[in-house]
Amino acid sequence: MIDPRLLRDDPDRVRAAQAKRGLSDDVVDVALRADASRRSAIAEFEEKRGEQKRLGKLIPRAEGDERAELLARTKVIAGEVKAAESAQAEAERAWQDALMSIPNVAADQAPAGGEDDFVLLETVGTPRDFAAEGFTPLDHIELGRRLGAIDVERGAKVSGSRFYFLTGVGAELELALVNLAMAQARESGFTQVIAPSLVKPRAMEGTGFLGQAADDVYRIEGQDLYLVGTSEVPMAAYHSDEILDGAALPLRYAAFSPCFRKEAGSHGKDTRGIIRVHWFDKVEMFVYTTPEEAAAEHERLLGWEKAFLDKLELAYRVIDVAAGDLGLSAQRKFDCEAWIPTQERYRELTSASNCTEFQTRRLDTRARYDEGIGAVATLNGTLCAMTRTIVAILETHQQADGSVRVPEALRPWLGRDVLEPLRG
RNA sequence: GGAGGCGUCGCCUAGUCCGGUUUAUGGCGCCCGCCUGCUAAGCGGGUUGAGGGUAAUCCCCUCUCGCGGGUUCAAAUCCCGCCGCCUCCGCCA
Repeated sequence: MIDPRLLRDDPDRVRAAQAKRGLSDDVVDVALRADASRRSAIAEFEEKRGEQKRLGKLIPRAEGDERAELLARTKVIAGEVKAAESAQAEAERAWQDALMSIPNVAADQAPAGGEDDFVLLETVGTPRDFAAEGFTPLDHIELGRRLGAIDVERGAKVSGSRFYFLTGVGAELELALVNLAMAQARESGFTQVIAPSLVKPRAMEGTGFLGQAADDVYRIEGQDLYLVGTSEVPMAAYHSDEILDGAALPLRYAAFSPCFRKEAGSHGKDTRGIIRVHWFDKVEMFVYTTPEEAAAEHERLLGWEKAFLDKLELAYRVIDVAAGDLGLSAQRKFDCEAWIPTQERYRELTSASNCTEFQTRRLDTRARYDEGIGAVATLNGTLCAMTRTIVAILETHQQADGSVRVPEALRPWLGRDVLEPLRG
């Protein structure tokens, strides 16, 4: 939720922000009107209610005719109060709805436009030249099959398309990645968390996933529960309805959870392999900090993501995502995209978002500072999304004989230097 | 899943049976001040959060006793539903 004061004081800024995302600014006027009628409804209710309370206090001491007359008057007022109260509730709801539908105001630095209007910030490492090395790289599906690491056929048999089993070294690889990610997180001062992946509507709504992204969210039939698409959701709701100690900020969490995505609207895209799946596991960094520190923390999150990709010896680039592709909550977003050899292009592996106060305002998380109670910003960034990371590692570090070299940093966790194909 | 108990402003707690003089009691902690070689003790005051009015951190008002309804002129208090916690039983990784 955007700052209501910003909307009231500088609506043109919000209109401009809508335009930058390629959205209509009608909601701005709707919200402003709703705010005005909400405030007059509040004034009306409070006036009636005040009168009711004043007269009500006289009743216990009144007697006879005076008492009867008071009762008659307050009875009328009670009805008016009730009407005014429901009018106020309705106005409040309209105002909330309008406000909730407005996405976070994109950062000035965020490029305008849609998915293709990103700005390339940096390219790290050089994609491997397999032609120069004299062999044609295998894709992760074939590598996964030969290594006995990924079983997409049985994934489809058991769960349907876009599911998989990680087996043998595949399973070991995921666990090693989790450990490597969690070790880095711990060293960087994060608290490790295993987060629930089923959440109540409040958490989903508060993180902005029930807006335009709702089609991508699994809902448990017959229950008011959703499967999360990222542990950003439980972690943002973790401190909901709390007033944090401002001096204790930043609070940094590294949360492991499975992630579930319907992938509605991506029919035909990445149908093979495990690039795009309905479920994967992920270690996500999630930070609560002050609004003033948020931008600097965003850079730090990006730094930790890059450090992790560096450890895996992957070639990647960093992009500044355009406003129209930010999602509801983010004010700015950096994606790290790793080079996938058989696709001959960069694919998103990690993503760091600065959601400023957007989520905490929806989830009612604040902090007590020296100056008083104030807003808290949240940020999230992928440390390691298992499936795509496995794809990048297998394809990037494959060798001519079908084996895969294990990046140095991963060896202690995996207990081997090379992944060998199964015989036969 | 069954039975019972409980949910009050950071923590503990009074009030709930018998609705109104409660601006929700008191203690602890915390903050400010006084006193005091220093500290402690003592004394005085303050201390839930949100929203509205307003130029305003002054002030005034409204809401807030787990949440949501209802009864009533009036609800922490009565009624209904829900949620959470605890105890016992059942089931179970």
